[in-house]
Amino acid sequence: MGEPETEILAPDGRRLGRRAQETRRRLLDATAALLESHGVLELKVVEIARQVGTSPATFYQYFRDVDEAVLALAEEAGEEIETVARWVRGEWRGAAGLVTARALIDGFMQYWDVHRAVLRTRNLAAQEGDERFREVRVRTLSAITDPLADRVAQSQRDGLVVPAITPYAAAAAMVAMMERMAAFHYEFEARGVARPAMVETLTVIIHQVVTGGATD
Amino acid sequence: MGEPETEILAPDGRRLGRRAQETRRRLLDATAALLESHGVLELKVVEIARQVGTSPATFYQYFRDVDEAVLALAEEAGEEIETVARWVRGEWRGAAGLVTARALIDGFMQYWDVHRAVLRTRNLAAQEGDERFREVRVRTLSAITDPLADRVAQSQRDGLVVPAITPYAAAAAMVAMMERMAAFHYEFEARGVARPAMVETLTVIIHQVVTGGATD
DNA sequence: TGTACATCAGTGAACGCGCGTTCACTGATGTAC
DNA sequence: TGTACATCAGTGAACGCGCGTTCACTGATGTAC
Repeated sequence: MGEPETEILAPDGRRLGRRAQETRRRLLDATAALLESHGVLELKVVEIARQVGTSPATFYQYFRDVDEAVLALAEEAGEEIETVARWVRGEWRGAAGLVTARALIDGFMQYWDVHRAVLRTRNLAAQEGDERFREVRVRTLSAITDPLADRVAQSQRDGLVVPAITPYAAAAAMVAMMERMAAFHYEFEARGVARPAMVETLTVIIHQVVTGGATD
Repeated sequence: MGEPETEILAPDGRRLGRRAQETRRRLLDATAALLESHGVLELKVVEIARQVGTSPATFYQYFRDVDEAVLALAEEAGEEIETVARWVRGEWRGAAGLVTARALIDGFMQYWDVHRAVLRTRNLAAQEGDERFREVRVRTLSAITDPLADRVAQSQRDGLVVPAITPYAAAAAMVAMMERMAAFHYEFEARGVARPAMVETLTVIIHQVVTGGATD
């Protein structure tokens, strides 16, 4: 008895049969692909339809507009963050802490590598004030920020982290750092900072902030 | 004898007289204002012209297209980063280090508050692969990243920072963190993290990463 | 297993709108004498 | 100081294009008996 998935409906409220669901999927995949290759500024309904080899009219059977398709992609990407988030709930004490931090960063960067274009677009829309995108973003990232803040708070109670730090702010800062590094790591690689060096540096920093840096 | 400023020319190479320079300025200001109020996705030549109370034809006397105007704004914002960058070159040793870190973060956030929309748009274009925007971004941020990396390297030589850290990567990480926090701080404030708490937390983190955390 | 019918899914073609862009022109400003 | 002329700056109006969106229709699929 799994959770009953919230069923996906057409904009007019009709249910989708098998074939329709496949078409919807192809439209979403094409949207993601175009976001990668040409960016949001060039994203057009007509283009998405063309990519799938269908008519623009088909698009409107599944989405009210382009935003709605992108939002659906952002939701999907959001669900996958769980595979990254579970590292946060791992062991942070002692030497294992570094291993956990490293896995978290590596996972986060892989996650971004897969969903780069969608996440970037989601973040833009969120920054430009679209409530729906803001909400997915906060909800998704809180899967990491919240438990991470808990760890910081715990370390603080254990006297390992100075009181000047606000746990939630520190967690948000770490996520901010990871997001930005994940988004721009090609830039650094082009400037001669190899990915392993970057991961290692971030590992030490996060470990330090979350646990105070002790490994014994 | 000041530096001879690189003169701004019209797209066709003509020089600009006084009146023309004023018009160009008004067009740029309108572009920035529209970026704030409606975002890149809604930014149109016609709209900019309308805002200034002029005809679209006028716009083309100064810019080849909208991108070129936004790029000019990004350049301008880039020049102003110097007021933030000078903090990085300040005193990091001893108790003064915390003061320096705090000033840096505060300055960085103010800088973003002023140029929010332009910087966001610059970063989007950079991420989507536009070389010109990439270049301004890297050049601008290096005014902070480079000297900051130097400080980290120095601390490392002094044995205050562990060797596992790559100075440039650490500096980039700190800038990444600041950029992201500056971009999204309203979000945190909405979630109950007051700005001073955020600044203080970032201060401690940056100070720790750059100096190893010693204050004596 | 076959057939008739109901529903689902996809589409061709068209409309209108708004935008980017240009050109030939007018008006404003500067300057030489 | 005044005038004539050269250059600079701004614009009205128009064109064409590509996109968003819709509608009436066709074709595909599922199902009842």
